[in-house]
Amino acid sequence: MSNRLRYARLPKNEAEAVALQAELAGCVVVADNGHEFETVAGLDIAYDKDSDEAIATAVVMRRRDFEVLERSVARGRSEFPYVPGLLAFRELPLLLEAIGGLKILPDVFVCDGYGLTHPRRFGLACHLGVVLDMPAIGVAKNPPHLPVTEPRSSRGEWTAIKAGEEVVGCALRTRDDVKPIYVSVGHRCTLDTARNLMLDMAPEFRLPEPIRAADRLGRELLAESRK
DNA sequence: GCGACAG
DNA sequence: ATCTTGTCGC
Repeated sequence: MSNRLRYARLPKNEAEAVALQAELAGCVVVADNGHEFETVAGLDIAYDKDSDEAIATAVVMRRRDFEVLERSVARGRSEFPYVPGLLAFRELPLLLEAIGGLKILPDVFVCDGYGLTHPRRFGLACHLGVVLDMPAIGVAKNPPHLPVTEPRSSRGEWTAIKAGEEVVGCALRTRDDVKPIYVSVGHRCTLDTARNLMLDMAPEFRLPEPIRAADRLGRELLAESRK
């Protein structure tokens, strides 16, 4: 795992970051072996308002019953600012650290943010997946600036999001009458697999359980360390 | 034509 | 991401 962590290059400026995305975007694989994802890791980063501390969390969960198998945490600070389109450079280093602390390697990672639903088709989930060469899915809470047709109001309804002729993700309704989530392929899976998995893992709330678990853990630790 | 884009 | 009270609904 440690050699893979070293693979995450840190660009010095935005131009370098964009060039790196363009270079790595060609590595994304949109294919999988069907429904064999049995363990899923949710990833997230929580930031402290004033102290610039950040906490990355990785929660490995069984797909079947959502039982948490392992949790890992990494604390640090993000050097890279938040720039739309370059989120990965801000969050990836700390996420990789948290993942490096896992003993159980999950079958797939779920990221907070875009995969192929990205201006250059290389969002956080793609970056993570390609760097680790592992399946990854992107789940965003906000839509991209692309024409998105609102899915019908009942759970399970979805609409494809296209950039030109290319399908780069979907809007997926996980709860009746609640705004959809935006699912896209990160690496080594298909959009159908990603969409079905995320719907299955969000039986009760808008966001899939792995994301909720990672989110909650980060918040708890942040509140705890702030006392 | 330009800018808007996750967290 | 983060700042926050009440409020509506099951």
